[in-house]
Amino acid sequence: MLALTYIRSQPDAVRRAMASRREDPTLVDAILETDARRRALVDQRDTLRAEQNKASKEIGRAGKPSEEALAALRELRERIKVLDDEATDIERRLDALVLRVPNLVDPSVPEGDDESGNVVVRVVGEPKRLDFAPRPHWELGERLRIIDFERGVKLSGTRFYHLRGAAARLQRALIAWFLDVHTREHGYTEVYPPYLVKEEVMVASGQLPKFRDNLYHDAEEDLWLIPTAEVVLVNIHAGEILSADALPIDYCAYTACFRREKFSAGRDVRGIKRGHQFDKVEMVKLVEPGSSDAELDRLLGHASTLLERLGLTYRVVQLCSGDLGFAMTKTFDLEAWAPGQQEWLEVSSCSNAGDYQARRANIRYRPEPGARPEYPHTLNGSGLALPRVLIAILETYQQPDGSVRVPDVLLPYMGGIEIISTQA
RNA sequence: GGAGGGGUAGCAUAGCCCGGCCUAAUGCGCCCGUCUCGAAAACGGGUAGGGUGUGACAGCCCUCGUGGGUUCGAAUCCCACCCCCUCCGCCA
Repeated sequence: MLALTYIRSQPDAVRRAMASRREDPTLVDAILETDARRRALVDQRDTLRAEQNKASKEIGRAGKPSEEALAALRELRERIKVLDDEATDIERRLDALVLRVPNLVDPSVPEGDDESGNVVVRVVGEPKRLDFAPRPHWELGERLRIIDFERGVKLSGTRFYHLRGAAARLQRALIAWFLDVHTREHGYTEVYPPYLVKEEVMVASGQLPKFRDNLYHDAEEDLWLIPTAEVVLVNIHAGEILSADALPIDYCAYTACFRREKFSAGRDVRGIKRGHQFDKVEMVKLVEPGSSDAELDRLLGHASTLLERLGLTYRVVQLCSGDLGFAMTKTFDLEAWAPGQQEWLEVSSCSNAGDYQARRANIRYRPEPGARPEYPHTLNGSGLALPRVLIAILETYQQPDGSVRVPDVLLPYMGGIEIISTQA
């Protein structure tokens, strides 16, 4: 979240950011108003409390007050109680309002209404030209009998599928290889986190309260299924004060991710592009504020190299202000080319959240021993999202007979499978 | 799920029975200083977070797991809940 003191002192900057995101900036006015009332109340209450404290201490020192004095103090207590209830109530409302304010927008972010305003920064490789009509992955998957849509639906309903045989193995190979590259070459610590988290964890990372409808919730235990590992990784150090030499912290994790996709009902229903459950390897960094720009570049590099080594064509897209995620100041997407369905597929989203998530999660660090704690910056990026990489690989490495060659870097992970042909 | 123990400032502990100089102590760590060529040790001093407020200080308020209650006054008494540890039971 943004610091309340910042909203109070720079309301125009916050309004501009919200307008730039195509959100209603009048929220800022509601906050300023509520905050002013809160401060007036708190001031009244604290003044009375000071009086009460003083009187009570006097009794402790001098002893035996008159019954009159006690009655007056009892009355004082009642007045404080009324003010305090009111203050608590208004503080709750203020907190709820502040939680709905999105992050600021980095000055480098292009202005735009929605994804049509995103800017292609560069294209790496050339869209592969096949000398035969390339098939989309759903066709390849069904012919090879490695993706089963009907039986996925039978088990769990629409937007569920299952992978079998070589496709399941290929996904596992990708996960293992991604994690190996990040841990061995990029210095990340591998984490196996919970998939179910408390509400406060979702709030801290910015999923709640705004995106409630996109999340699965277990009513029995009041736990939420993670839509991305970012949620858990960012919160690992919630509430802690870290020493400066602990930073940067680099975590990566493979997890399943769960999304209700209420906002994209009816879109991308074909194939495995957008399911309710998908696998992803995620990277998260906690860094000192001064280095977060440079770290975003590194993060982007860590994700990009995977695509390059897989021999996939991809492009880097900078999100415009209207398409930026709620908690992010700046985001680059990586999109891999899928020649079968003739589409750029978002396989990674690399973002700098600044101190926004750290504030919400109350993660701090001491720049120097003995110094006041400050908020680190958090960054996150997919490295990479599995089903879409799978799509790009199947469609890019397909051969005229409908079989699929395994990319070289994955061969050590495929247990001898070099060509994926029709499964029994 | 059952029994017992526990949750106090960066960490570790005291305080709780018996409410009030608790304005929360002590040790470690950390910071500053003395000593030293330098360091270690020793010695002296400092060292929680948040709100409000200020030009900056000061001051005031809150926080002893969380939420209620009793009281002039709660870390301390009462109630509920959460979490951790040990043992037992069940279990992939």
